[in-house]
Amino acid sequence: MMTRQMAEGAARAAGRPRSEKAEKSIIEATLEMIGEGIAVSELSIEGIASRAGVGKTTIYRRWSNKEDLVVDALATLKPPLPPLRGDSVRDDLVAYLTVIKDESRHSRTRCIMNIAMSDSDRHPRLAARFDELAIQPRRAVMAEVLRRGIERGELRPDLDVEMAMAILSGAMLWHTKWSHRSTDLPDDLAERIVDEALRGFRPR
Amino acid sequence: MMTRQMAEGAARAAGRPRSEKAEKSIIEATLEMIGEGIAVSELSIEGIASRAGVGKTTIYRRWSNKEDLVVDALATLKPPLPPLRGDSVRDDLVAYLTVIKDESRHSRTRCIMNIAMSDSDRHPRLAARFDELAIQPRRAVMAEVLRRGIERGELRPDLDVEMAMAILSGAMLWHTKWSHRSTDLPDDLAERIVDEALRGFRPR
DNA sequence: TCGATACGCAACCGTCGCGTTTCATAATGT
DNA sequence: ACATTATGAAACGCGACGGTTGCGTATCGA
Repeated sequence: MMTRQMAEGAARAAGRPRSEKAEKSIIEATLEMIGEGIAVSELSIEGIASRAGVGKTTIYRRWSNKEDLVVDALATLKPPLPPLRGDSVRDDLVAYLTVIKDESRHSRTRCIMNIAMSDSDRHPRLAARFDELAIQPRRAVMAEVLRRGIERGELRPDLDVEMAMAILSGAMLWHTKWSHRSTDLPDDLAERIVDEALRGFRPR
Repeated sequence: MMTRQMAEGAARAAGRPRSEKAEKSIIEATLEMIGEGIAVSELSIEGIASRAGVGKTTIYRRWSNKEDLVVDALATLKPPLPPLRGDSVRDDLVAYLTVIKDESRHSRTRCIMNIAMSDSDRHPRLAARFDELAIQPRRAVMAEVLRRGIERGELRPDLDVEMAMAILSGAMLWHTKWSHRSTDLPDDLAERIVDEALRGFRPR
């Protein structure tokens, strides 16, 4: 990865070892603050150190700047992908979008999304990392579901998989982003999106 | 509006009047900086004053804080709505989404979108203003197009207009947000989105 | 002409964060 | 024990910024 400061697995083994606990609390504090809606540019090393209960020195010994720290923090996120092995494309898609919807209720997820979408221009490394960790795996899962549906004959053979993904994910994104003005998302939102979209995806 | 400092239309009429030009350059400088990707929290009054070629005093005389200034700056944006009087729902929707797509190439629009989407939690007044100025009018136009299509029989009578808008706008949002990784959007993107979506919107 | 107000500019103080250094202390290998 | 390295705390100089004040000038109505 090369974002960390030296002393990764290397030889040196003299003196007091670095505290694993300190490292954990630093990362956790960073994620917490991001999850509270603090933008990357507003994150302060001092604030992180204070919340993590460590000295600034301990942070600077590991990361040379804020972005490196945030990149490593994001790297610890392993977004759990929903297991989808339903009996139909519809079930899989509903399950998938339901996970997305539920996640959007957690502020941590929402704020991380914000960072991914807004700070992407200013922090390309960060955006790339997020894309690699969170976006691509999910794209792959969804594409697989759709491709399976085509093979099974549930979906049109000429369906544009990329466009279908854009429609499904986009519709959910639209709701989580815009209609999240005070009001909660309806319970059956995933079903409604999928049913409306599938109408055009199925064979004639 | 009440965000401005006194002396709006009120009686007082002694002494040198406030410079309209200064006001313009302040607002313009603010919009420029926002358009360059500077987040609201990163905007500095000093930076705005410097770019606008005015003294800080001139800003503080008009707005008591940063958010008030940004709110007024956003208020000057009158996003030109595309004239849609096409002969079909498809034409209208393609025209509409094409405008959205083209706008997403201008950094000012993209950055303003970022602010609307990310800073909405932290600056509710700002988000509300943006919603009122940019989102709602466009929602209304699109809803009208779809409703007209239903009346004409081009679309299913039972079509969920809100959901249809989410699918169409969401698909475009998805592309402008995620696939804008270095690569440009295809010229026929609007057509492809509309054609794919309409497949499920038309009467059986 | 005169009073009032606005202007740009510069200086000011207080705050905050950065990145560094120093310090006494804690934890490890030999 | 001893050398070595890490730790949290505190303080440092530095620069950016907020918000205020004063200065000399410009522009208005009366």
